[in-house]
Amino acid sequence: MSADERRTQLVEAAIQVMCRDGVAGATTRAIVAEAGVPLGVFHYCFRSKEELLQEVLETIVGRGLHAALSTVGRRRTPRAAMRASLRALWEVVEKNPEEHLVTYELTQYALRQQGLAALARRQYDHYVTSNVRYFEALADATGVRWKKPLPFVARLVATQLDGITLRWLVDRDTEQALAMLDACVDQVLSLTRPARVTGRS
Amino acid sequence: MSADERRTQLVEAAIQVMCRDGVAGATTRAIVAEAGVPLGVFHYCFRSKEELLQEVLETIVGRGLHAALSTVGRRRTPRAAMRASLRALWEVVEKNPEEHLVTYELTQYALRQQGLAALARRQYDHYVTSNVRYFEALADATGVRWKKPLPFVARLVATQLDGITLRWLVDRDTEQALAMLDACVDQVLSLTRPARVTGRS
DNA sequence: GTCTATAGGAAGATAGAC
DNA sequence: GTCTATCTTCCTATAGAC
Repeated sequence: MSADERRTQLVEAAIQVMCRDGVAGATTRAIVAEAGVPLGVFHYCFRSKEELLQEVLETIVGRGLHAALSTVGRRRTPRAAMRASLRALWEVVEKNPEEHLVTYELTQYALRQQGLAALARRQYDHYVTSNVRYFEALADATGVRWKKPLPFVARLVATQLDGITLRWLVDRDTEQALAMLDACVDQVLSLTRPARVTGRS
Repeated sequence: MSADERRTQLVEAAIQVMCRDGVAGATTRAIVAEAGVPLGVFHYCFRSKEELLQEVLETIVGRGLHAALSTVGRRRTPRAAMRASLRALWEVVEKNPEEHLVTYELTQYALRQQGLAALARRQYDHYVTSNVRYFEALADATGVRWKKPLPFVARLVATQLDGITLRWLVDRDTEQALAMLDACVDQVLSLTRPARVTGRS
């Protein structure tokens, strides 16, 4: 097995351990045990544990594990489309609560480490750009126009999703989470003008 | 010095250490060093480190360190009043970034610990009830009426503040944070009807 | 109650045989 | 490269003198 495969294997194992036991529980020993490799392997794949954690963070960011809007469904109104997108996203959240909890833990870990704060920023910017793409697609599909800069709208939604997700991780109140998602839709729609013509481009 | 004073002394020291070095850095040694007491003191004040952490969490929750609305200023319109309240709250956040970061870390710590999840829930409920009281006062002062149940409005705002704060801790973009606070005001106002009579009760 | 000294274990990292 | 055995350090917790 190549050294590079080994690295990804350990990164995946680390993520699994983190989901189960938290970031604090992801010791080098727990990680290699999860991967089924001897302890010594760790240090000829990674210079240090911090190097592994950095790669874990990059992997999670790249994977877009966190809550960000993606595909626009084929719906009539912007409201129906965005509502459906948010519901789809929310299913992902509720299916992998641990993974999302890990994301929050890693963000905070990054904020505490000198030099990793930039990674946390990249992570959060990633959500915004994803949402920008989404809203461009939504405008394209439904013809809505924006009253505010798209990056601002995207940021608003990313931030709300962040808060809603964290809240849900605490109390697991799905009903309230869905209600807040709907409120988020209303808020975004209040920042739009109706389509100039009712057709699509 | 009484045993009870010692406990609070250590709890305060723990909070200070956590602000500086994070929850992970708050070892028993670091805490007693911060408090200026010998290591042995720790274990005749607390049965274990977990017992201390629990008291730290309760202290922070009770103190309402986290973002929740409080006093209603004397303003003409609901918009001006709520905007001022949010700005006041935001000043507190920006003055103590570390303390707020600690709050997030502790929440996640609690979510990982068997039996402490209830404390995290209490913590988050606390923000909602604070906001409920605030909005009651706001209605009282300005005469606005609510289209949605007050607990829902309160929860919405608590969740948004949570997201906005976390986002700001990552990128420290004050301008964007303030813009999102304003959007939050608009959202809340869209859930109100204007006052029946323009005077106050 | 108070504090020193130390136990006992787990952590990250390495040395060195193969 | 691979893995075992070990080093060093730091942790929580306790034992026991005062």
